[in-house]
Amino acid sequence: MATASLPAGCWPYTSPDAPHPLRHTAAECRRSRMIDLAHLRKDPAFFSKAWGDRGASVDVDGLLALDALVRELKTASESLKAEVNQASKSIAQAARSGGGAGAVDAAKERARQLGDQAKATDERRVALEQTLTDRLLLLPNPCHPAVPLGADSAANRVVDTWGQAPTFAFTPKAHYDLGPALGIIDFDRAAKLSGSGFVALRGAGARLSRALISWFLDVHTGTHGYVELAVPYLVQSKMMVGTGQLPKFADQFYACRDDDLVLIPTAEVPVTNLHAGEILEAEQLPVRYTAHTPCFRREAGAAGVGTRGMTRVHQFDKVEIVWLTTPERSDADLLSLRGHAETLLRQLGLHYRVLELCSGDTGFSSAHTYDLEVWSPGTSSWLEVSSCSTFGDFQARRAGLRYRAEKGGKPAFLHTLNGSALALPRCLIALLETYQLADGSVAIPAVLQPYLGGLARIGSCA
RNA sequence: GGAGAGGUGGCUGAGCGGUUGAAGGCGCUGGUUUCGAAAACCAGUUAAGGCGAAAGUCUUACGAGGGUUCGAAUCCCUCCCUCUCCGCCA
Repeated sequence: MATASLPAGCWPYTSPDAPHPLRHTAAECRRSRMIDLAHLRKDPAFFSKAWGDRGASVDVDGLLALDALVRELKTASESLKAEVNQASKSIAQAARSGGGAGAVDAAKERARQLGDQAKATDERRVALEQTLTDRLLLLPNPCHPAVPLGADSAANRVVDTWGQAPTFAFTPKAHYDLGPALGIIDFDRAAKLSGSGFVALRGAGARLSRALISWFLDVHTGTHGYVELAVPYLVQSKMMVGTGQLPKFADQFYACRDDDLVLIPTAEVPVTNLHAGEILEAEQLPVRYTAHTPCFRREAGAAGVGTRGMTRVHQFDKVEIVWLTTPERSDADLLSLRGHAETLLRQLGLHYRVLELCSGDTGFSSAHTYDLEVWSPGTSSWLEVSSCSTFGDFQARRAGLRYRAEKGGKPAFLHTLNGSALALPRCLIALLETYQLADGSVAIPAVLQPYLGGLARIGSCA
C-alpha cells in the first residue's frame, strides 16, 4: 500500500500500534474472501473478459500462478505438520509406557526439526497468500450479464422516464439562489464552520430535511416492510473492506487520527456489515433494513465540476435500503428495491429518469446498478438521487455473509443489494426548484405537509 | 481512565500440558416404539481450507495475535470485547 501520498488524517490512520485492516487475521483468512478463487481457476477467461469490460486490465495468469504456489506450499506444510503430530503422539506413548529416555529425546529432536521445516514453509505461504489477497481485493466485481457494455457514462441506458419537466411562467431559480433568499440554506456560514463543501439548513429548510427523512423511513417501514435501524456512524476500517470501499478508495473518506475508525460514506457500510461473519437461516431471508445516517465523503478530485450549491457536499443525510437475500431471487429483488426508491419520487411528484449503468460506469463492488436521476429545473440538469445495486456475492464474500439454504446444509454466500431511498440534498434541490412560485416562495407537496405541521408553503424566514 | 471477574460448539456448561474438535445437559436431525403424538430408547448433529472422480484423508480453529514446548482450550506476553465497582460525562 502506498500510504505516503494520502492526505493526513485519511485512512490508513497514523497510529503506529494499530492493526492494519488489510493484514487479515488467521480467522479472517480462513473465510473465503473476494472473488471465488475456485471459479477463477476453472474459468479464467470469464474473469479476464469481465474485468476487461470494466476497463481493468488484470494479470490473470499471474494470479493463477501465485495461487498455485500458495497451494503447493500449503500442501507441503500441512503434510509436515501431520508428521509432527504423529511424532508427538508417539512421544506421548513412549513416555507413558516408560520407554528409554534416550529414545524419547531422539524422537523429540526429530519432531523439532520437522516442526521447524513446517514453520518455515508456512511462513512463506502466509507471505505469498497475503500478496495474493492484497491483489484480489483490488479487483472489481464482474458485471451481471444484463449490464450493457460500454466504457463510460455515455453508454448508460435510459430505461424509464417518469413525469415531465415542470414549466414556469417565469425564469426558475436554482436552489443556491432560492435557498439563501428564503433564509433556509446557508452556504457561507457553513463554509465558515467547516470550509467549502458543507451546507447548513435553517428554519423550514432544516425542518423540510427532517420531514423527508421521517417520511422516507415511514414509507419503507410502513408500506414496504423494512426494519428500521439506527447504526454507528463510525466503523472499523475492515468493515469498509467488507463492502468494497477499501482498499481501493482510501482517499475518499474521513478517518480518525488515533483510532481505527472511519466516518461512514454511506449507511451501506454499517447496515450491510451488521450480520458480517454470521450464517443466517434461509427462512430469515430476505433481511431488509432501512436506516437514516449522515454520510461523509471527501470527494477528492471532484471539486469544481458541477458542484455549485449542495449537489456535492462532504456531509449529507441519506436514507438507505438494504437487502440480504438469496442468489435465486436477487435479480427480482433489485427491481423491487428500485421500485421502493421510485415510489418516493413519484409521491413527491418529481420528474425523474432511470439509468441502467454500463459496464464501464458500474461501481467497483456492484454487479448491476440502476441510477435514479431527478430533474433540476433551476439548472436544467439531472441529479443522481439514488443508486440501486445488486452486488451478487461480492460483498458477502468480503464480509463473510452466509446463509444455509436448507437445514443441515452447507453454508453459502448470500447476495446483497442496496439503494439510496433517497439522498437528501438533491431531493431538497429538486423540491425547491420544482415547486418554486413566482414570488420566490416554495409549495410543499401534500405528502410532506403532515410532517411540517401542516405547512403548505415556505415563504421567506429571514 | 482505575480496580476486579470473565470470554469454550446453536444454547448451557465441564476441562486448566498429551486419542479433548472438545464431557454432561438442552436444542436440532434421523430411526425404533405408537392409530397418531408425547415420553422413552438408539444414532447423528461446528466451520474453513488442501489433496482426491468419489469414498475419504490431512491441516487449521476453544475472543484475537504472538511466545514457551516434541505437544497448549490448558502455561507466558500483548491486544480486543463483555460484566461489576470507582471516576468522569450527555
